[in-house]
Amino acid sequence: LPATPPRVTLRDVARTANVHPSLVSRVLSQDPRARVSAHTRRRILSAAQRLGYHPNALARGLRLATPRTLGLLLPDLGNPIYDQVVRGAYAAATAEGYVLVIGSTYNDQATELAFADLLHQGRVDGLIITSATLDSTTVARLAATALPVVVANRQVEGALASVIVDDEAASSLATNHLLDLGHIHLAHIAGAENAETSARRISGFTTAARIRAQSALILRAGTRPVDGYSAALEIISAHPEVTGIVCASFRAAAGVLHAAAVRRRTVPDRLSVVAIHDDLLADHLLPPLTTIELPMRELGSAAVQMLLGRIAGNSPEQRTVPDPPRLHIRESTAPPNYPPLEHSPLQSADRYHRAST
Amino acid sequence: LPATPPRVTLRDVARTANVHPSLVSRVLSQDPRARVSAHTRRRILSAAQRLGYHPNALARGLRLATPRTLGLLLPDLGNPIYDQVVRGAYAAATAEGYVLVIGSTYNDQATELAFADLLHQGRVDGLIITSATLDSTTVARLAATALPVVVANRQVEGALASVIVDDEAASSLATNHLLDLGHIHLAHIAGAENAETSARRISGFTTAARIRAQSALILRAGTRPVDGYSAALEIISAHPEVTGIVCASFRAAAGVLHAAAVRRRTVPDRLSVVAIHDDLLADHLLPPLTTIELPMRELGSAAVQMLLGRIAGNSPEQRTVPDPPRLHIRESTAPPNYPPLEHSPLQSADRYHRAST
DNA sequence: TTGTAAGCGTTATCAC
DNA sequence: GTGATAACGCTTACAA
Repeated sequence: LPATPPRVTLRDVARTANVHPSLVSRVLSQDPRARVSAHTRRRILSAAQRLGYHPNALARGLRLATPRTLGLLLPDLGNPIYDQVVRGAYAAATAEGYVLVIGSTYNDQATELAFADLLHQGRVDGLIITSATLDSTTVARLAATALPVVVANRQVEGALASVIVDDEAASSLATNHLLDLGHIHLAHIAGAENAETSARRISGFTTAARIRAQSALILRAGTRPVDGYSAALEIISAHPEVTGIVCASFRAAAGVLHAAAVRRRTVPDRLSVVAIHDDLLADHLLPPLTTIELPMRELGSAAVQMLLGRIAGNSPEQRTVPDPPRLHIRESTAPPNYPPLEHSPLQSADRYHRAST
Repeated sequence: LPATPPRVTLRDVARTANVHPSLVSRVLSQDPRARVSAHTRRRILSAAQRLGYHPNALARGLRLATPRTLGLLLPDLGNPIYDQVVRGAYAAATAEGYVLVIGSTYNDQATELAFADLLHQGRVDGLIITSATLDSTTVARLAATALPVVVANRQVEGALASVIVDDEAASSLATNHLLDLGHIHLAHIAGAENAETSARRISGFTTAARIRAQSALILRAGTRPVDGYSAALEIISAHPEVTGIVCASFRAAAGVLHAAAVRRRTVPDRLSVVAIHDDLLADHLLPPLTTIELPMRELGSAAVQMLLGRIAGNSPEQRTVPDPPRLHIRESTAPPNYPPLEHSPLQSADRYHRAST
């Protein structure tokens, strides 16, 4: 017993409709130059319908020398921001008649290379690599192959196409928000060492802080909640003068709020926190978290556009998604030491209440 | 200028090595029955290496009538639990020499059907559909096709293979945890109406509550943080006697903690909360959230195993991943009304501190 | 308007 | 040991 029922092919349809396979192909692939009588066209379409015909993508891809498929490589699926990237990429790819397949690389070099094989094997027409931690030799090797590859979320000099969001502006926006509130001693909890986004966010923080802040501390931490937790504990202990924290990631920011609670630094009265990247959870943390929303969906669609351009033969370019970062003010940021002495969490709970009804 | 460099084919390698293409194929695909002289073998291998030959997956898939690829369809990538499923599935697929491609369907019927085409088009050997909200007509239609499909996270009667985790046991475990602490008025915040996991979790809650609880309330909410928030507000208002909540999802539970803070129902002193599904954030919510961890990684690998079985011709079966749910006790659960009168949030913060150092 | 034939890159089967 | 041939399912000049 075959597990899979025998495939219905073009020939089956042709036989049923009493025509030659090539005619079926022309009708079904909607060849505009095909002059086919209404009668045969109907016969063919109904035969295809009746038999449940589906063109074989492998055969078609082989013949046309393009599978009409794009690959999107994500570092991990545990970070909800990639959902947005996928949605944007999916919409753009589908609109152009491409199938989008997703792979998860776990920031693992071997896995990343395994996925590069998808390209060599002709399974996909091109690849979008969304890896903030892709090492530079791999990048160089990819650039050398001149394959249609777009690196998203990482700026690459030279021969490789890349597209990023304006992390620097996002970080500056966050920092200026704190400065506008009157904070003068700031800290930045940055992401992983090897992530290029970290560098750009550090740069945005530094640029904004240099002008108006009296002190600006930078901690290399990571993006897990526990990384934010540890970093915040350290800031609170070693740098009590800091009243405003710009956190490079949403998930780390939850750890910051936790650390603040443990150390009784009421947020926002005695410590303000703003995170880069928005999330549905932001409204429901304690207190609801002020965030910077980045155009991740647009990053996804822009990456697809660029990739299709590369496939069409355009030369590689470096782009930044034009949509600006957006500040969502919630309740984790306020002027420093406000209210001056009253800072019971209950009062803070009061504020959530007012805001939510 | 062609964007893609011309493909290196088997014939190119053969020409370079001065042998016939079929020989190259036998050598490179490691045909055990091939008797090839060490000399030619070396020539072939070095030619392939030098030219940077990669077999064309489309041609091979066409010839072998199998692309050796599995598809994994996820409802959305915004929920970190799917990361675990993907890891499990990826490891299992890779171990068997299959490529795993992921698609995100957004619980959208049209998109789901579009992905089913991957199968019809011969792009994949089989499909794992991880959709809690797949409607029953679609399920029936899939079952009718007898295609190699495994439904994960949804139990299906009849002709379709399916694999689930023990949601019912997870929910009972959560409920019994609250009952053991002495709670007698319980509520369950369930997921979406049409999600099958919701039904199983409700069942586990009901089963456990029936034996020892005095009242057991069930609210159909959803899995977004805001769903948990609204549901919890309602419970606190309309059912103040409830002291323990079993929340069907991690993200909704964050909303529950928020609602409790807004309404000054200190957690865990005056309200206990336990969520199904663990997450790195659980340690850093306020207070850290007691959770039930489900074997999602194993769900992914089991789904792949079953799918490969189906492809090999096994008849469809319904399985439950054997690994039991695990309770992670953190600080959102405690005996009811404990301590009896003292329930300031600051004291609660104290507890975090002790626990974290 | 429809049919013919060749070929995309592989591999299985046979012959030498 | 190695080479020749055919076929997987589809598309597309070109011929009829």
